[in-house]
Amino acid sequence: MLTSDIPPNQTIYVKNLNEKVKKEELKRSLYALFSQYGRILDIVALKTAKLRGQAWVVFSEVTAASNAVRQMQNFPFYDKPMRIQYAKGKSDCIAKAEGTYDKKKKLEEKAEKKRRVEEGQQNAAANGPKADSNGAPAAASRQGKPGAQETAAEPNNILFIQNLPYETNSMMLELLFKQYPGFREVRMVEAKPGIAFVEFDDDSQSSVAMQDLQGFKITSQNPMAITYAKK
DNA sequence: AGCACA
Repeated sequence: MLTSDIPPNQTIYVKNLNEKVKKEELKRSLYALFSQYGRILDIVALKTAKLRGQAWVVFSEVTAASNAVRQMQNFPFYDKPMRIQYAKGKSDCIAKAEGTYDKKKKLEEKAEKKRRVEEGQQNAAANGPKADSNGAPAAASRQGKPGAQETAAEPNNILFIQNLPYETNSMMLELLFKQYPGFREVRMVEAKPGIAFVEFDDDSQSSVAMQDLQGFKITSQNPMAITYAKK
């Protein structure tokens, strides 16, 4: 199924998340990142073998979810571009709020699922052991640190831009951002390529620019990731 | 890659 075939849902399914990030921190960061699109009712993240690297963010409105899917697509988060889709099903917290949550049905579904897994294991056993993958060591990977700056939840007249191509200079950014009312200035940190701060007169003006330029590519490799700067 | 509700 094409991911675009999944019908809109007020819950988004986020994958390709950095699995080294602790669950609580992950939830906090997701909250900070996505609350710019609307009210978040719940975030579900589990670190089980099957579910690590994924999360569900439940919005109070479908439109908020839609904007998040579009605008945060491939956002570099803990060094990995997030992949965002609509969730396939309804979140429990929504069903509960609607009064359509059925605990008995839920348990049945769980039992059913478990049964199928066991069935699969039976078949696997019957077909004899599979060729064994021989213990290759896990690839070394760098420590999962948050970006140069934590993503900020609250609106700010200053925007924090990440994932810029190395060769970006402040003049290029100025050209892009000065088309929005309230533009003040671009600041880049020489020692830290790939990031920039862009200041506007006020929060609402910075928000407009952020919405519009979110994911904008200066080169095909680099969708820019814009958040409010930390206060 | 992987769609849950600890």
